[in-house]
Amino acid sequence: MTNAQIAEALEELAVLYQLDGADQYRVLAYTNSARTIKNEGRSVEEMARNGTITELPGVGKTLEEKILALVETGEIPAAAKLKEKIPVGLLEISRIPGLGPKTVRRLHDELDVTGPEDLRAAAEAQKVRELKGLGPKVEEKILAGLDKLEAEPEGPTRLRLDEILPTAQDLVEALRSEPSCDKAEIAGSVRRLTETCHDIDLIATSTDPKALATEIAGHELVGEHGKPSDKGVKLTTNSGIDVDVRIVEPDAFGNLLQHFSGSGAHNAELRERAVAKGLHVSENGIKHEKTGEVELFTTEEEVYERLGYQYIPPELREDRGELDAAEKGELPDLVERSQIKGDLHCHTTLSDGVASMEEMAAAAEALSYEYLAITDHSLSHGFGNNVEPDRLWQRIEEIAEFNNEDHAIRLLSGSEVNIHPNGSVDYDDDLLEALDWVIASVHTAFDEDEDKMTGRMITAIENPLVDCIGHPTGRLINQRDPYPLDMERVIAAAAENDTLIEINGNPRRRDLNEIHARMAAEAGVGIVINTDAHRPDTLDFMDYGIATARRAWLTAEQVKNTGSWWK
DNA sequence: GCCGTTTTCGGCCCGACTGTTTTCAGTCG
Repeated sequence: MTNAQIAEALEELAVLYQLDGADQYRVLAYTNSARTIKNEGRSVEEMARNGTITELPGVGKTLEEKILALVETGEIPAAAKLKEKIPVGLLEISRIPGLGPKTVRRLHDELDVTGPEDLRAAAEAQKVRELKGLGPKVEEKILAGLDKLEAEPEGPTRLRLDEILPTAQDLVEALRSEPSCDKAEIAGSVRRLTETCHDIDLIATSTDPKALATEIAGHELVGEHGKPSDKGVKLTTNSGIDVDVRIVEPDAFGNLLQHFSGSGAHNAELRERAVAKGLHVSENGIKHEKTGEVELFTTEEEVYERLGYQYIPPELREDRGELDAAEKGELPDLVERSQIKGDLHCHTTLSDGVASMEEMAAAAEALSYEYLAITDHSLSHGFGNNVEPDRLWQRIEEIAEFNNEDHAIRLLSGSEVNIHPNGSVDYDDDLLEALDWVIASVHTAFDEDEDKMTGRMITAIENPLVDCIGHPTGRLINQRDPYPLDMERVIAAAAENDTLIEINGNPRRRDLNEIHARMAAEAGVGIVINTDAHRPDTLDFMDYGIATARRAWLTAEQVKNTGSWWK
C-alpha cells in the first residue's frame, strides 16, 4: 500500500470522525498524521510492519494500530464501523464549500439528508432555511455547490505550476505598475513553487488601497471579480483561475507576506512554537502574551529572526523539519539556477525534438552553459523516432566536429536509451562506451508490478555504461500515476553503483519529486537537474527543476551539473 | 489522538469572513 493510499484512508477517517461529532483535536490528529505520511519518503507500510512508525511525529500507539490494520486487512475497523452509521453520501456533500461537518450533521439529523439527492430536494423545497441558524443564502450555496459537485465529481483539479505561474507574474507586474502601488508580491503556494496550486495569492501595499483593487479588477486577464475594497479584491481570470489580492499596511508587510506564503502546516507549527515563548503570531504582527504589545515587521527576515530562526526560503515552508533546522542555524544553502553549468538531457530533430543540434547548442550557449548533452531517444523508441546505431555513430562524429569549431559551449554526445522490461538497454556496449553520457529511462511496459519494475530499474542502475536514470517514476502530474517502484531499493542501488538520478525539470514531470530527491541526496546519490527540452525555449524548464531541487533541500554540492563537465 | 525545557493530564495556532443573528457559531485558509 502506498503512502498516498494510507494518507487518503486517514483523511477519510478524519472526515468520518468529524461527521460523528468527535473532538476537533482528535480529528486534527488524523489530518496531521495523513500529511506527515504524504511527506514521508520511506514506505510507511514497511514502517508499520517493523514497528518504527511511531518515530513519525504525530503518530502514536493508536494510529500505529490503525495503520497496521489498514495495511494488513485493507481497511481500518473504526472506519468500517463508522461507515455503517454515517451514509457515504454525507462525505460527498461535506465537500460543498461552506458546508462543514457541523452543518452536514444537522442536515442529516434534522432533515434526514443522506446524500446529494436528498440535499437537493431539501434545498429546492426550502426546508433548509427552516433550520435555526440557516437561511436562504445557505440554500443558494448548497444548490450551487451541488451543481459543481456534479460537474467535477473528483473535486477541483489543482493546476500545475506552469499553468498558473505566468498569470501570477502578469498580475503582480500589473499591480506594481499602478501609481498607487507601493509593493506587490506573489504569496501562497505559487511562491513556494509547489507542483500544483489551487489559486493565486497576491499581496500589496498601497497609498490608495481601494483604487488599486479597482484597477486590478479591470485587468484584461480578469473575467469576474468581487467588490473591490481597501482590503483587496477577489478575482477570477478569464481562464478560470481564482486570485486573491490583499492590500495591507506597509508596516506589517513582512508579517503579511510570511502569513500568506504558508504553508498552513508551516504556519501552524510556527505559531505553536511561538506560544511556548509567550508570543502569538498572526498576519497582524507578533503579540506579546504578557504586555499585549504588538511588533510589526516590514520584512520576513525580521519576522523569522524575532522568533529565533534563520530566514527560511519559501520552498522549505512545508513543516518538513525546516523549523528545527532554522532554529539551529542549520538550513541548507539551497541550489540556485545561476549555479547550473550545463543541461544533460535534450532532444533534437534526430528523434522527436523540433530543433537541430546547432539550434539547441546556440540556445544553451545563450544561457551561458559550459556544456549540453544531446540525448536523443534510442533504437527502440518508436513513434518513428528510432535512432539506428549507424546514425548515432555519425552523430558522435558531428558532435566532435562541432566541438572542434569555435564555440563557447561544449556538446556532449549522449543518448536517452530505453530500459527494456528485462532491465537491459538499447545499443551495443561499444556504442554506449563511445558516448560521453548515457541516460536510461523507461518508456514502455509501464504496467509491471512493483517487484518487476524495481528489479528492471536496478538492473539498469547496475549497468556500468549507464550514467544516469531519467524521469525515474514516469509520472505525469495530474495525468499519469508513477509506475510502482520501491524507491528505497532504487536509491540504495544508485548509491552503491554511483549511478546518478535525474530531476526532470519538465513541469509536467518534476520527476524525481521533492520527497524522493531529498531521500536520494541524503543517501548520497548524485542528482542532476535536466530539462528534457524538445525545443530551444524549453531549456528554461531548468527553473522548475531547480524549484523541485530546492524543495528537496538540495545544495549545489549535491547537484552534479553545478560543476564543470566531469567525465 | 498526541505529547512534555512549567505538564503523563490537560492542553492543543490565528484571525477574517459569512450568514445569521442582535452576539455568535461555523467555516476557511
